[in-house]
Amino acid sequence: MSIDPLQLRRVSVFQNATDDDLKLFTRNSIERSIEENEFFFFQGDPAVYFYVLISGRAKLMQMNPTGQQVNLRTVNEWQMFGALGAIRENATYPASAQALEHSTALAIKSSFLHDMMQSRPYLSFDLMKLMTSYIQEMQERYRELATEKVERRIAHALLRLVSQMGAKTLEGNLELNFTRQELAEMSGTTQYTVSRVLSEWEKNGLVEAGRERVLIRKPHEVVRISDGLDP
Amino acid sequence: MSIDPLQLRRVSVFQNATDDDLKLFTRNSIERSIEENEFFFFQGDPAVYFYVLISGRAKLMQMNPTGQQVNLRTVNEWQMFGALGAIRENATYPASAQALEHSTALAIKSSFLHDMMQSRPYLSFDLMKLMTSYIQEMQERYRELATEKVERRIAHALLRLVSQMGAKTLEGNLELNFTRQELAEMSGTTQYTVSRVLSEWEKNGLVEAGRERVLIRKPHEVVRISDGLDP
DNA sequence: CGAACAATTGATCCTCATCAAACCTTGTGG
DNA sequence: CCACAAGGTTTGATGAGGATCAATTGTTCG
Repeated sequence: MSIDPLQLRRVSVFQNATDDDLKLFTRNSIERSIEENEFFFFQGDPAVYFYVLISGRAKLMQMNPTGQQVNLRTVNEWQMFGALGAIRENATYPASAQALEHSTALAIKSSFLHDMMQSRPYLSFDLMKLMTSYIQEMQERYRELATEKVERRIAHALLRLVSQMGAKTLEGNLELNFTRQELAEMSGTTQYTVSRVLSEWEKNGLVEAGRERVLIRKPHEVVRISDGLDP
Repeated sequence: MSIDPLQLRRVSVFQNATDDDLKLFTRNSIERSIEENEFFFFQGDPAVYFYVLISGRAKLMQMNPTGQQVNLRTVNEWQMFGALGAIRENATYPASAQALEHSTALAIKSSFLHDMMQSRPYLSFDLMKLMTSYIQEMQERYRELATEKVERRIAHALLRLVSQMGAKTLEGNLELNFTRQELAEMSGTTQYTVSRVLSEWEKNGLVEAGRERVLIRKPHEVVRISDGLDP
């Protein structure tokens, strides 16, 4: 049960690849299947492989010495992760990657990507575009954390998730499946505060909240909050 | 009064460039001189040029809608800035660049770098390395802001500055020239808190603080604080 | 049904931001 | 060369915003 190489073109970094290149990548990859809560790799491990998520969902996170953790990014299907290690040789992963549900991914040798990029400008280019968007997102989140209050940050985190996952249900409602804890890690706060804020929003009909579930009823209002227009 | 092209090799992205390529870049550049507190460019401007700082010092910053600002990075001589706009076409600068003192920089058309990268893998590669380090630094600072207390963040900000600027005085002391306000912007706090923390450190002989000046007397102790071993 | 896990809610405490006022330092012009 | 202005710094007083702790209630699933 292996992957159709052409599927790989859904990965943003491979969007301009030739069919032959896609086959090359596939041939140089192995499939890894990971159970919920298990790790693809840990922060500090030598970055021998980078990954393309085929199914499931994962999160990239960093922890500080005391074990507190922050969520850097949620990885969805056909997204790449762990690729920063492919740039410098002998690098280590700057973050850990944990499966949020049973997931499978293609593992490709970092050195292989490295070699391919030498002769294929389009690859470097598309990877740079991806890196640019990471930098910009991190800069934005950093500014947010430094200057904005929790409620706005939580609102923004929800909106970011919606745009990254595009998870729509009927009637234009937007549903997300995360625990309060996970949302807290994404907005730099605690599960308690997230819970309080969501309760408040629910009281005002903005969202519907359940176990590992937030349904956004009035997206426009959430945008208003995230833009700070609502106080 | 123009620049010796070979000097350009001090820029990390140009470290592997051929002499001819350096000349090409120089020939396609113009020199811009900027007074203290003036701007090279503003967040949101079309990113037509990227810059290499020749002399002086600048800071990259973002502001939120209410005018509060965060400092993303301090730019020193022979560092590149504003280069993210060279990746995507028709991009805008994601941050503003302000001169901290009278500064001159080489302005090079983003599109020129873009074109050069098509045929010179080393260029893409070195730029990717630089971008990787930005991503990692931002991730680290984000985690810090999300999980660590001010004192540690300030300590870490000082250490980061030292390592970026390598400003040593006699006797192995380390001197930095920033206002409390600037240090605050770099560590996500206020000038008042920075002042209080520095006063406390001074009382314990860790640093010597003056107007727009911090001299680190016991670097090792500052490291201890930034590692959270001290409380 | 019961165990495990997620969410809620109240009570409390603590870190910092904020505001205000005074104090230093540096450079300038009379 | 002094006086003054401008900008940087310090310090105290106050309070808000959340973190933390603890206890309870919900939800899911074997």
